[in-house]
Amino acid sequence: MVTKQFTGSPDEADLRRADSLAREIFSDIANKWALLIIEALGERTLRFGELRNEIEGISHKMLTQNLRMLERNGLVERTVHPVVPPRVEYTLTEPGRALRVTIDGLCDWTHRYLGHIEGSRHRFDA
Amino acid sequence: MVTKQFTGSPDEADLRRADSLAREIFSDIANKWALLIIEALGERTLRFGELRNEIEGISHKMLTQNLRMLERNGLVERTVHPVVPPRVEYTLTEPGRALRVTIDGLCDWTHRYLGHIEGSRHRFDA
DNA sequence: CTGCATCCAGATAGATACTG
DNA sequence: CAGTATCTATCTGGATGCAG
Repeated sequence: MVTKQFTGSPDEADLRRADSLAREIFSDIANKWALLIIEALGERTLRFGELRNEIEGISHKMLTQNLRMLERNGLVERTVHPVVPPRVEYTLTEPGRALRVTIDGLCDWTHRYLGHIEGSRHRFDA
Repeated sequence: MVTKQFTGSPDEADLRRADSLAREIFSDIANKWALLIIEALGERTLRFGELRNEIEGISHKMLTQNLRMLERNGLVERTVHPVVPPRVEYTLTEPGRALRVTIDGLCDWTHRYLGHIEGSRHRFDA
């Protein structure tokens, strides 16, 4: 702590690091596909292909990329069964399930205000 | 209802339309800048420039674009004061404030699992 | 101060082909 | 079936200049 007088205090440095990390995580999960994957998984365990069918419009590549990202952040667990043909299953971890609860809130909000939003759009576009 | 036997029922059609709209709205708000703008506004009324200072790293252009989008969806209200220099204020509408509550949940989640995620990342990257 | 238009570099996502 | 790699078109976002 002898460096405290020259640099910011460790506490401040920690806070800045945490903020930057939080922003990074926020950017990771605040994207359409990640949120839809978490919603689709819910309490279930799904295979890659099942997940692909479940989420309309997602491409093979986007699903792979986002699953890797979610796995890296510890939100989904990936289980490989060593059989042929390969069987890979995905399931939410505890942090993932906790996140899902807040995403449910987002979905509820969307449906509750669907009418408001549609009306507002028409007014704005006029 | 005589057409029911040939096309989907009107109810089903409505559901599909609502789903597609919901997905569209989801794509609109599930992006980093929109969520950060709503968080920054909170219960306050802020000017364009204040908002710009409040949200670290956002560009003039992104702030404008996202504010227009949020205004179009009826989440923020834009008030122009006819003075020079121009004074334009933004504030959350009722739907916007409702959405903010769920975004708060997202922020809470991020901070609660910051440690989990950081650890998981290190393990994954090894 | 706020907003709009333009330009351009980099990111993103889809399509396709190939592997175990 | 699941994953990776490559190519390419499109989109995004930042920088800049100009207008009200």
